[in-house]
Parts: sequence; C-alpha cells; structure tokens
Amino acid sequence: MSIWRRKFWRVASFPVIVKPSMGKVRVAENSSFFASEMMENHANNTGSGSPDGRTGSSTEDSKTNLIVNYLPQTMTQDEIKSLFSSIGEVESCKLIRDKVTGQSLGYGFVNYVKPQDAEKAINTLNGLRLQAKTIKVSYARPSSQAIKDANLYVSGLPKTMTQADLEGLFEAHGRIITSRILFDPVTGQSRGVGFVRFDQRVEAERAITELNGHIPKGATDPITVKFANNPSQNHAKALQQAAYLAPARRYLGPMLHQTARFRQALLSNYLRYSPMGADPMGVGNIPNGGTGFCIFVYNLAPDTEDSVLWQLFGPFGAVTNVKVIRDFQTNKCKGFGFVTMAHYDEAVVAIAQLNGYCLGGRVLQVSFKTNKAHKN
DNA sequence: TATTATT
Repeated sequence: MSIWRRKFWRVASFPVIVKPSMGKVRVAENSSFFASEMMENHANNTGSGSPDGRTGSSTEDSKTNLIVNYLPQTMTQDEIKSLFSSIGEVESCKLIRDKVTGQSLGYGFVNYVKPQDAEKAINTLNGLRLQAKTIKVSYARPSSQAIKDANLYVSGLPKTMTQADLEGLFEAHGRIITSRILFDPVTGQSRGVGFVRFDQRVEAERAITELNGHIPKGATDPITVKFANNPSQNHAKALQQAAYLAPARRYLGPMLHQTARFRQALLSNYLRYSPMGADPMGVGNIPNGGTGFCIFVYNLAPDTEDSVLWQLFGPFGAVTNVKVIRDFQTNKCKGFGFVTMAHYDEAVVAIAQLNGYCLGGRVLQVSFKTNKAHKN
C-alpha cells in the first residue's frame, strides 16, 4: 500500500481525510495504516504525557482512559469509537455534548480494555488531523471537582508575547494543562488575549491573585486574568444563533430557557387546537428503536451541516440524533435530513414551530417521518 | 476581550 493510500481513512460510514504534513508520516507496526503527525504546537503537547506528578488527588490514575480534545464539530460518538477501535478493543467511548443544544463540545473520552492500547492510541492518534482540526489524545486525569473550572482568560497581553512567554509567566503558580494565544487569522498578529488552563482550580485562583493587574517585563500595560467563560453554560451564544436563524418570523431564543413544564403547557395548547391532537402519533411514525421520534426535514441547502439541525431542534428538547442526507459523490446535502427527538411532546412542538420556518431563504418542511414514499 | 479539557 502506498503512502498516499494511507491518507484516506474510512471509519464506518465516515470517510476521514488525513493530511500528513511535510511527509512526516508514522506507520504503526502491527497495524494496517496509521498516518500521524506529531504535534509541534507546545499547547497541544502540554499535559499529554505521563499523568504522574499530579498533586491533590488520592484517586489512582487510569492507564486505559483517554481524553480526546479538539474533535471536529461534526464528528459523532460512533465515528470516534470507530477511529479508536482501529487501535484495540474499546471498553467505552463518550462524546461530550451541550446539555441544551446537543452540540458536540469538541471533546470526549475513550476507555480501552488494555493499557497498552491506550498508550498506542496516544502515540498513534495524538496530532492526527481530522478535517480542519488537529486532535489531541492524552490520558484523562481522574475526574474531580478540583480540576474543574481551572481555565483562565487572559487579556491585555503584549502583542509580542509568545505562548512560551505566557507559560513562563503562569507556570510558577501551578501545572499548566494547556495554553493558547489567539491570533488574527488575516494579519497573523497576536490579538493580545489568550487562555491558560491549570490542573487544579486552586492553582488558577492563585494565578488570578498573583497575576491580575501584573505588568509583564518590558510591557507598559497590566494584564487582566480571570476565569474563562464556561462553554456549557454559555447559552447566550445559542440564543444569538437562534435569533439569527429566525430574523423576523419566529424568535426561538426564549425557548432555550423554558422548563419542561412550560414545554408541556405549550404542548397542551398546541394539541387542543391541532388536528394532530386526534392522531397524536402522526402517520406511521414509530419510535425509532426506542431512542425517540424521527422527524423529516425537507428543503435544506446543499451546504447544510449536522450542527444546523442540532441548533434548530435543540431548543425544543432532547435531540438524540441528527443526520443530513448527503450525496455520496459530492458530499453535499441532498436537500433533506432527519432529526430524532427523545420525547414525543417536544417533537410535536418542534414540528409545529419549525414547519414553514425560513432558513437561508428556504422554507423548510418539517413533519414526522412517514414510512411510505408518498402520503395522501 | 473569548477557544472549547473531566464523563
């Protein structure tokens, strides 16, 4: 097999293009193909090695459990499991999603049966390029309250400050897990802001105390150091997105903050006035293997991503699966997709709200999926 | 002045 054939991964139904950069390709022994680029980014290497040397935890470090970061937004749990199963038997795999919108948070966990497979996965898959992302594979630290909310947002940095400089400034206050300086993609200039994630929250707290308002050597202005916003509770962004998607016609934002009880009230109201109230299951809609109710979405644009469906339907309740149907050759959306929702009442409201919804100049048709190709 | 690292 040539090196170029190795560039093309097929993981289940998910073809993944792997781009080895600079011809720097490693091929693992005892394995059909692995293209892996070792990270040159310091941030992505930090903390990816031995889990030893930690402080403040009595829990023993797992030698089989891995955390996978910087996953492409569209990658599903099944695809992750497929990819990591190419190394060895995977005991469990979990993609972390936003509780409200169902969107991938870009990281997950893979627990192997054998420690040597976990080690091999780090050596082989860390630094792998998937779509526009370079994934990071490292040992998961034992979960605890002490390691949560240890991510700092730093602003007011001198434009000349490098990532190494940043770490040099913060490393005295604890073990740095990751750090990053944000750059303008056009000019390539530092935006003067960045992030530093510590192992322990107390370390982050100490760094704030010591470094907020500090003037770096050679600089004139003080830096600001504070806790970074937590993405999983940042629904303001989702709200903005919903407002953007519904310019004038329907404003979905408030739905994000409604309780299940309010949704139930909406449902009662809806069923009272809807013809569907008489036939609540719709035509031929059967709970999909017990995982939920399948919804057919028609008139999607060719460039539609799965994430759009998550964003559209997530505000109405628990979305368990979405799928944009694509042309095998072009990979463009064929104009429709499916969304599975866990609860019937939420699916009903979502359909009622989104059928006729205008998305990118197209009027969507949304209904429960029917079994027949034609209905009357 | 904001990316997505703890189930």
